[in-house]
Amino acid sequence: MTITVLLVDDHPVVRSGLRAVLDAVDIVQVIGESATGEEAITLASQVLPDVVLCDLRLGEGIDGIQTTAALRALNPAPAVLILTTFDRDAEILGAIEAGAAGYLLKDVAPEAIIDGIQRAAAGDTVLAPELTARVIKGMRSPLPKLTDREVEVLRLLATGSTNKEIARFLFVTEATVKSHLVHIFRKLGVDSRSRAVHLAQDTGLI
Amino acid sequence: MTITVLLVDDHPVVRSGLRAVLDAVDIVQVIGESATGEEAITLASQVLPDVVLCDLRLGEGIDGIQTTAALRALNPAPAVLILTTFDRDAEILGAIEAGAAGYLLKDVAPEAIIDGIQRAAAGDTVLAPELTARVIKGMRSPLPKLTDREVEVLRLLATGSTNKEIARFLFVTEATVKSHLVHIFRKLGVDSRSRAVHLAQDTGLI
DNA sequence: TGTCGCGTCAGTCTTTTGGTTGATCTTAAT
DNA sequence: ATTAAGATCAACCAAAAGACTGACGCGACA
Repeated sequence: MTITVLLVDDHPVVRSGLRAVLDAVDIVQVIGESATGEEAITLASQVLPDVVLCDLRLGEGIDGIQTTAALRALNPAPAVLILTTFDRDAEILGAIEAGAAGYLLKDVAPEAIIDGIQRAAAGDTVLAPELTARVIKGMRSPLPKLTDREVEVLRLLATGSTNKEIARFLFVTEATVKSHLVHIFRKLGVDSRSRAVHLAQDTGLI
Repeated sequence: MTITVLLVDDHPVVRSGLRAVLDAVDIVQVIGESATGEEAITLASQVLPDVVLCDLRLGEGIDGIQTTAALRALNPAPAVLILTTFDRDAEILGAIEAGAAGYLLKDVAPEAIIDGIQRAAAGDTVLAPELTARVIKGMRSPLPKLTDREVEVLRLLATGSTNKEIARFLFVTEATVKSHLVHIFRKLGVDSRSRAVHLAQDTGLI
């Protein structure tokens, strides 16, 4: 019984590579490729793959997390295995929450990918060893949720804007910006704009 | 007359993909693969490829720029074509300075890669259209060179450290740190630590 | 009908940051 | 031998940032 797989990655080269790797074994069969999340969703609803191998970053359109969520809403829902280069906490957790069966880093050996696909098809959770510790840590100390406004301020902060500039940009007073900052700092457990930005970038919060 | 190519990328999947893409045409022949820069240099000196297709980021060891420089020092020197996912100014310029024949983004079509290899083998310069404007801009307004010490301070700055912390870490007084910062700000044309960090990250300076 | 979170704002106070000027010392280049 | 550049430090000043306290309106939710 072969496992049918749909490949989703915006890089043609990576798709070719995955296809080459997967075509080399009998147990999996690649039944489709797509370059975007949107395309993947429509294609998956037609070809009904057992497993979708999906990049986390998909260029222009929707990202891997949104794609995962949409794929998991299909019936029958494919197992979604996220493939990515980087290991940002927030994104990992986001994909798991969206229903992904697990995660693989792109720099793993071909065998690990095959193995991951089999485990995902069997309904197991697949986590790259390098990531497991991080995921667990992320579970233990989840980043406090920032409000929309706070994230907005944080983003501006990350561009190096001063409070005055942020205030002008958001059409509020500097006092309001400072107020948001106090809340952001408290939630993130830091005491300066620089550290807030560093932490936010480090954890994939922005 | 076929063009011999050596692939350098730390991701097995990408190497497989490139190989699949290149094996599909007669004009190029892949005569080797390596996962690290060090390996690529020794391998290239043995198999003497016409073109080396090299990722900019190579995991643990030396990066694509250092690899390029070493490869160009060989005799006969292969043309080095840099393949990368991201488009950071400083790195692009660094690779060009190190003697790379040009740049390709990983999300291009297979044909563009084939084409790039042929042009590189012919001695042409190959720049992904998306990057040309950036490279020219980088040429026009080159980032002023920071001293080693200044880069060191900038890196600490990027972690969100205060002047006091940086001073402690570098075993100097806060006055010295401030002095370095003034120089950094002047060279980068900014007026705050946050903006300096943002610019540095944006341009790939750190 | 409270009350709770969110976004908005004000005032005060301390700390940090950034600008300026100038100085010493070392090392490298000319 | 002189110069130039880099790293180090000092003292002063103004601007920005951050800590604290308190307040108001609004919508959601129970």
